[in-house]
Amino acid sequence: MHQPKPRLQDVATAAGVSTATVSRCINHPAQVKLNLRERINAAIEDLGYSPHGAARALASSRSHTIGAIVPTIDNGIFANGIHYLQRGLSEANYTLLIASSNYSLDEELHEVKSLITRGIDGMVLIGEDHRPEVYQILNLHRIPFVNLWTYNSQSIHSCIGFDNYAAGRKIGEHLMTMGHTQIAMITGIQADNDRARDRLRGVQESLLEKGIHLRSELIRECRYNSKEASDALSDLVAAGHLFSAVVCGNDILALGALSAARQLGIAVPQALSITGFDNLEITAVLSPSLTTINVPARRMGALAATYLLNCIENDSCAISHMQLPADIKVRETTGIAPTRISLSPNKH
Amino acid sequence: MHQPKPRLQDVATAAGVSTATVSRCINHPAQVKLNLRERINAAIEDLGYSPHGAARALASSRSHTIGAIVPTIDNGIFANGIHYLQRGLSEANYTLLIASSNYSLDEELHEVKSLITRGIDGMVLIGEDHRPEVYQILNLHRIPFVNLWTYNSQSIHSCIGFDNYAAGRKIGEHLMTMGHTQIAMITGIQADNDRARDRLRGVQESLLEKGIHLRSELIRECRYNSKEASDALSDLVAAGHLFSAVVCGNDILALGALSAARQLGIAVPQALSITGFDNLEITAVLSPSLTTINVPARRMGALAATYLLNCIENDSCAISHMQLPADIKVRETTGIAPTRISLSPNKH
DNA sequence: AGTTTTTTTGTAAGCGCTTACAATTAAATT
DNA sequence: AATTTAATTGTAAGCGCTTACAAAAAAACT
Repeated sequence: MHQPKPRLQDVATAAGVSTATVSRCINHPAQVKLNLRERINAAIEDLGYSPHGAARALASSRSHTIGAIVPTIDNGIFANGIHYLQRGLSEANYTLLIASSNYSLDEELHEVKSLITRGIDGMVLIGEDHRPEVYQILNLHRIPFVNLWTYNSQSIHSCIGFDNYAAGRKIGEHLMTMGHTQIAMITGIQADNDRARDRLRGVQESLLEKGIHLRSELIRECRYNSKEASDALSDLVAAGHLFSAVVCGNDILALGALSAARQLGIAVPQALSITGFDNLEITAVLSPSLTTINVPARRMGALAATYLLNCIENDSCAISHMQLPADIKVRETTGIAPTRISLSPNKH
Repeated sequence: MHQPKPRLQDVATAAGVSTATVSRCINHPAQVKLNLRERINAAIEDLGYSPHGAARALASSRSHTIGAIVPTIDNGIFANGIHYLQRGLSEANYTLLIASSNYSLDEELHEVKSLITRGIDGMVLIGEDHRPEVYQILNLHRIPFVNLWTYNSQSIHSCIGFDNYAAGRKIGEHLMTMGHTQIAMITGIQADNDRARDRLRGVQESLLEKGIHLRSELIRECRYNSKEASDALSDLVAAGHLFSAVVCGNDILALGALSAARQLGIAVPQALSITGFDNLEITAVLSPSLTTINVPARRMGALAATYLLNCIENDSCAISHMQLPADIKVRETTGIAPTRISLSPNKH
């Protein structure tokens, strides 16, 4: 009834050739004559043969698998980039192994080890902050990798991303243009996260250049979920701080802030301007729609696939730094700063 | 400089035992004596040994890898479930291979083949509609699998999900309670998608029981992205149809409808009620916040991990049907039906 | 102390494939 | 036609691990 899975040998026998020829026919078709090729392909079709990945990987030391570790796949932020990465790989007959680190560098290290054990041919990481062991192991195993979501022309590692610092500046400048001088910030955890730090620094420095100081009491650090951001804003207001704009480290945080503002009866943007970061699809549909930074997620994903495949196929892994644009999308959550700041519930 | 990766043999030599013992020490520690075990573990630590996944998979015919194919990872809908699936697997030292099908059953079949070639030990699919070959191949290779996001107690396949039909009914009933009788629907592509069909049928039948007929001119089918849904609603309005509520096949579509309503100057929910499906995190933060169905994504993901691991470890794959609750979250996009339907731009 | 039983370790045969190398055949050259 | 060169195919040795089986050691019995 249930015949065992056909192996290469079965195909070879059926086609009347050696296993080597069948293997070549599959991996380097140009090397085998047309008539044989046809016979072999027919046999493959006939038997419903499909190669055994592990055996292949063992013999060739190529798994045709790429690993990716993202902070979270819980929401759309990285999902989009991953999606395009996967498409690029899929076209080249590679598959994607995904793991998430929950924004923890230690979990990330653990996942790196795990993926390497699985025998990945290449690797995608998010950001430039990683445990030193991560870089060590990757180099030891000669595994090409690339850091996404970050751009640093000075880095000794490859990256495909955008300038988080510059994007932060764009936010700061936009807010100043609108007349804001009292600005709060809800950022993701800074430690272990170069992107979060760069964004914050961008905002701070752009403001400082115009003599505006981002007071540390107005900077709140929290994990990347709406709830914490919502609480952070409520806190800030409850503490009696006065500010007319709050810069959020990403869209999820901005969503939380928006929610808190609504609950507190604070009019956005009349009384309070809010900015996000990422340009999640829904931010355009929100009401008020969110002013945010448009992150080139798709292109990063697609380019990462191209880069890695190139490294692997040519066995030449020149490090490369690719910078993509990340522009500000000015929408409805930012407006002219009010003449008098008031964060008590009121109608405008 | 760069010494080659240590192999099992190296560990064995270092510890002064045979490779078999080292292998046992790793896979069945109970079988090897304590003092040896300690010596071996020290050697492993020392050499920085980590097993070679492919070799392991080849020798044991277990890859410790689970495959998942979702319609899309482009947004948060499935990402959430996947996230928890991954966590569950990770704890048991399994990894997740992810692919997406773009809501195409043929692409799905292709990915199934590809994943099987990689040698997965188990598989997660979304919905119950799959090409017959998918089920054939899976059975042929004796690969345990489970359908998520769907619940059908009659199915010959395992599933962990919720009753899409019943959820559809809940939406219909809620709308009727609010007095709506003229209802439009923007659904995902029905073909190849049991969930979309069940949801639609649920809405239709609940209405019909109260004598309300969902007219076919008011049903629009489109792909699952906001843009198409937005166009669909604009179309419906432009065609002069009168309706006081529009049921959307998922939250992404609802977001699109909401966006179109805003652009057309239609007040939600005063002039038009809108419902979604999925309860994406952001839908609660929208303004107006979205009435939707709370889908048990996390639990489905976590349970899928448990189920599959159990099948694999015990080599006993009893099919099982798990039903989880999916309740309606009534929020701000649904309200009392207007006494007189008017979908021309106006203020309320 | 000698047996029998149980536990622990070693030996060695693959798992299904790729690929260096040798052998063969075909094409190109004289 | 004979020789050289290139293209094609076959042979067989692993890739790094697991595991059935045999052997040895330890424990539990007479």
